[in-house]
Amino acid sequence: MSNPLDALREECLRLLDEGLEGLSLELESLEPALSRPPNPAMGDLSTSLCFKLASRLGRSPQGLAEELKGVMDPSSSRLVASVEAVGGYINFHADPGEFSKLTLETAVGEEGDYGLLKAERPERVMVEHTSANPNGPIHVGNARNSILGDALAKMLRYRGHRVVVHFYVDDMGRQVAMATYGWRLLGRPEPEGPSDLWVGTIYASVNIIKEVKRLKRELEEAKALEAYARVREINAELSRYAAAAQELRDRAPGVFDALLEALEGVEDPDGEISRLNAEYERGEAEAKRDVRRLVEYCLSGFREALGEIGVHFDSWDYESDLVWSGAVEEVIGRLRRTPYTRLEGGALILDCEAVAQDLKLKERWGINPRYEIPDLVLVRADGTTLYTTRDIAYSLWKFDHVDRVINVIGYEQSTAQLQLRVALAALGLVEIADRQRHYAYKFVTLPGLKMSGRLGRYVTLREVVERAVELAHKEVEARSPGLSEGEKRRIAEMVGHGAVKYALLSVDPMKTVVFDWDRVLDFERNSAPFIQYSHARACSILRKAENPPQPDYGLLRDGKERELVHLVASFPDVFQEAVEALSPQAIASYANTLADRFNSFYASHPVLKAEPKGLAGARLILVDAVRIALRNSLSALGIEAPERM
RNA sequence: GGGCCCGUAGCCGAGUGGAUAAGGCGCCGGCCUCCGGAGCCGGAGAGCGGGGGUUCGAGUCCCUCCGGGCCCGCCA
Repeated sequence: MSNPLDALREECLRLLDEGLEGLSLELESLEPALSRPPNPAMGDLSTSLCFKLASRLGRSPQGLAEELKGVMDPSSSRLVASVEAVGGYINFHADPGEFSKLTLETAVGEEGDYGLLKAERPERVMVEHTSANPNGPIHVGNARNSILGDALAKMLRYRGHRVVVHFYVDDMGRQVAMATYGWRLLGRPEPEGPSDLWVGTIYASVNIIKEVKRLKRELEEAKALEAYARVREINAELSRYAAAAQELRDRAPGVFDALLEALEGVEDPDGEISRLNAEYERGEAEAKRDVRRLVEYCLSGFREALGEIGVHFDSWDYESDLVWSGAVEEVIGRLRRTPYTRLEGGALILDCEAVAQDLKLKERWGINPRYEIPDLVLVRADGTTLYTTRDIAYSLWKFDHVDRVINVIGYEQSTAQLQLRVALAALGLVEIADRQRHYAYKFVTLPGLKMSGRLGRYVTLREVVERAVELAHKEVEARSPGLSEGEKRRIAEMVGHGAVKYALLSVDPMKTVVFDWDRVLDFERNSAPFIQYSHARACSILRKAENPPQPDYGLLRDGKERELVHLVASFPDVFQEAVEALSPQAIASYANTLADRFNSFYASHPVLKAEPKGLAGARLILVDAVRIALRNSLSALGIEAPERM
């Protein structure tokens, strides 16, 4: 696999080197970086190195640039046609014929591999993503996690790494026990409808019923005390719960009311839930059977909803297995033997700040020295473990299998993720901690109300995908009535899934997203359908080219053509940098720009009917190369590119 | 109280210190005898939350203030 822009870059650098030598100038530590000038007419590559050199030598940038230009000999280069000195910059213009030929023939020759440059040293990488609690459906909030994680995994895989994708099943938390408890009260029924949504309904119902009970007790107390402000507060909260309860009733008639009835006579539901949770942690048979069964219902719903959009996992790792296997206990033992733990009221505490100080972790990881890393409770006074403690054992297990770990986890868990790395460092595994990355993203919120698992209120991934595919289907129906129903269906899925994925991938993960139906269902510019449409148009032209004439690359002299060539040539750079920076967004943005420029070219430049024939031939290959760059960039994000739509 | 993140036109948003700050939505005006109008062309609209600083050069780096969010649980 090769990088045409790199070939051009090398020739420019060679010319620069020779030029500097010609002027007997030393670069010393300066790296002559080449970048793209802001305006394509200014050339293909440029360098601002004269500014740095000038201030060092006490001379003017433009004077230096001109002098350098004077001693460079572009005629000695095949790819570089000319050099200019403009305002202190040195601009290199590629030879249109040679550079187009190199770029387009590389792209067309490498086809599905084009641009997807392989890493020099492939690594074994684990991407842990989604890991949603198994007590409710995948909604647009955790879907951001899934879609980011999946894109990262695919990008890394295309980069040549050996990637495994894992889902951490958080089955030891109280919420799962709560859902299981409700399921038992219902008489252990089989799921109806999407099973993760169904589990979510049970969980939210139990939660609401419990909360309402508690609030009603508080209401009586407040009334007795004549605390009217408090009474109003409680009433407001009760009406919120009533609204949520009604939503649940509408969604799954029967479930809420059956649970309401079943919980009527229960004295202490929280006690029962805690007991179930404790039994499960101890691995008692009945608790194990029931919790695992319920969790499995939920996970099968996850598998189905995510599988629908092409997101798959290599492994589902149960938190409980780490506890039962003794791995968690072992880690605690090892931490206990370090000087950093202490007992406090019966609980075992890790002094993260002390670890960080001793091992200089803040300097190492670029953390503000004023920030004091909070203590981490490893074991509760009652002897049970906590989430982060179990996660330490999980991390150790991960590094038995891979060299590098990427955890796609919400930003709000930053402290816990940091403490986790500190704990690894405390165990003497600083290098491992270095290679564990918290890939943080911010939450997706709903415009009016907040999504809430506890209230069973969310926009599920299923409904979003369903509506997007439905809308895409209508569009395909209208535009390509001649296709078979199967083809239409298949295309509608590519388009609908692409739209949903792109909407979440094209925004910086660290920005909060307010979920917006219009945005996801907008198939116009700046969307996957827009990019896919350009791809389909390119395919359409290529389909119609019967016997392509011999290309004359030298005829690709127009600005739009040259920009397209440059964009195609940039794809390997874009891909490589996006993977290094773990930035799917960079690829999304590239694909959109390429599609945009291609459409503009398409509107004003005939391809099949271009004259002379050599131009038609060259444009056809340009179209093919654009098609390849569009498809490969979408592939890297996990989005498919239909040939018709 | 401490720490982290975000703040770019009416709205959504891109922008690894470099040359005139992308796009999109919405708005105004054009384009279907011509390779797919999910499209194209043109127009109005911001100097990047405020203020300092570093630099030849700052939306990008530093300080400070303001607004919004998050974290500092023997929750996950």
